[in-house]
Amino acid sequence: MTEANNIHPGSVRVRFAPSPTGYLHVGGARTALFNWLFARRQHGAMLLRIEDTDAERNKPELVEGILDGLKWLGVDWDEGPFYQSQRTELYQEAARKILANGSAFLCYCPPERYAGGDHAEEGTEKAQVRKVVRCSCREGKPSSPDIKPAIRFKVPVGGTTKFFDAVFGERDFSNDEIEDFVLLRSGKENEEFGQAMYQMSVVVDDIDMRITHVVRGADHISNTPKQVLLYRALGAQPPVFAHVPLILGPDKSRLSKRHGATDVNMYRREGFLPEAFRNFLALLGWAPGGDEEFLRTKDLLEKFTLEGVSRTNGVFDRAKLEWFNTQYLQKLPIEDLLPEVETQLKQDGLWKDEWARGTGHEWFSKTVDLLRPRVRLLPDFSNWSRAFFSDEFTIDPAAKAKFWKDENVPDLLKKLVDALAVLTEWNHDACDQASRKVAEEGGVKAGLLINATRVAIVGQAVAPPLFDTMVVLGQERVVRRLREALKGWK
RNA sequence: GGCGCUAUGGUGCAACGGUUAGCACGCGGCCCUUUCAAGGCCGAAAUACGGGUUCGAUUCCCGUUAGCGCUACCA
Repeated sequence: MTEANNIHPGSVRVRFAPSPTGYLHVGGARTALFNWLFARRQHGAMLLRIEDTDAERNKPELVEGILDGLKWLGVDWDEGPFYQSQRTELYQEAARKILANGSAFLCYCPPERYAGGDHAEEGTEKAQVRKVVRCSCREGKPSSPDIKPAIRFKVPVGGTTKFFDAVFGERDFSNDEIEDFVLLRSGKENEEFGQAMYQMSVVVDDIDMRITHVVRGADHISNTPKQVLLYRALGAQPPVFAHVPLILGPDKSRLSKRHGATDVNMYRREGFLPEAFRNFLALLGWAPGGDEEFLRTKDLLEKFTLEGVSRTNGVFDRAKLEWFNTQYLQKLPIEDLLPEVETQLKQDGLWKDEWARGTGHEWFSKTVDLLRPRVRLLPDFSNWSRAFFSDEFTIDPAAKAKFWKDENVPDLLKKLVDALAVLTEWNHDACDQASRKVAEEGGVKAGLLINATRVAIVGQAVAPPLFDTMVVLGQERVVRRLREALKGWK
């Protein structure tokens, strides 16, 4: 056991705290997953908190999508969701307490005075602008006493602030690099103060919710010393932090829309299996130490540790995600896959209730099992596999061009349908023998007939082995489809 | 600009002072074969650079370079 695991033995509490200013992106999803794995592994509690203190940017309608994405991933929570927008009194109270004990001050500076960094005008002396980290209000000398004040934290002069990070180790930041950050915005109209700022609300909530481990993106490393200062000012013990590396696009810049899908729900819609997506996500920035790749939820729960988390940012590799999906499509116990396929078929209007139980279910199971080695994404079941579930399918022109070009095809198919129609037994070997006999008598290679037949009965050049396909489709449908194909021949 | 974090094949991870630097994705080839997948086998491909420390550095230290992050009355 490591320090991180020992600090709060048996009472781990973590939280995932998304801000509803966008979708649940893959980075957030992975942070949520790591929190969840850690909580479950430690038999602790997972909380969900919506950080919506910025009324301007906040889009409440996005919350539902975030929750859906988490549920799809299999990430559940024990408490919440809590909304920061409903907890403002708590933050105000804490801010007053800090003000009262001298760790904060009223700042009357106009907001522009502090604007700097990347947000400053290009070409201006940014560095100089940034120097304004300690204003005169700090000493009780308001620079513009006519405007409403904000509450700023009074960062100590000199010295350092330390914290322990389960991923990055002991960290130590110089206080002189930390600006006097805002705790409470200045009030509008008749309110005394406005909404709490991020640092304030997170710390107050994390204390109030008794969070023991803060697992979040590495972009918060630089915020951490500010928060540690706040814990101290509020007389609370800081939690263990665990910063997880960021996810980058193929060009190594931060993953964004221009790299393609970043919304988790987009992957759901594309037809990825949640467990495949989860396995892929877990292995981006974390590894169990061995060579394993294929880790089901049970394995992840057994092996996950914060110490195993990497410190380097990782590139989101879609090809590998797709590989995981095909692996799960093939290896998942069939009964775990069936519901996913059912949902997909229902969505595309191809589902029949008779497949839910009895012999219908057996057929469905067998068919999905036959199809799954060739499926990459769930919608493939209703796209190229459509003919297995519906009589309404079209014959792919490319398949036709490729496998019906030989002039002997119509004649061969005619002989085949006659032979198949009279079979008294309908199984793999019977179909096999009948077909090979027709090919042999026609003086052509079996492959020619087989490929041509496949196109006729499923409309695609790509499908499972023909005789297995025939069995699953049944004699009546195979014969009918062959006759229909011949009827339309020209 | 300041501060911080990071640095193993194209990508994700192993090796946590001593290995012919391992695995997986992707890529190339071969096998299998009834299309397409899957599967099996083989192959190309890496310790960013420069200094130390050490009998010995991928591993520890320093510098350089590069990437990323933070630098808001955003979160």
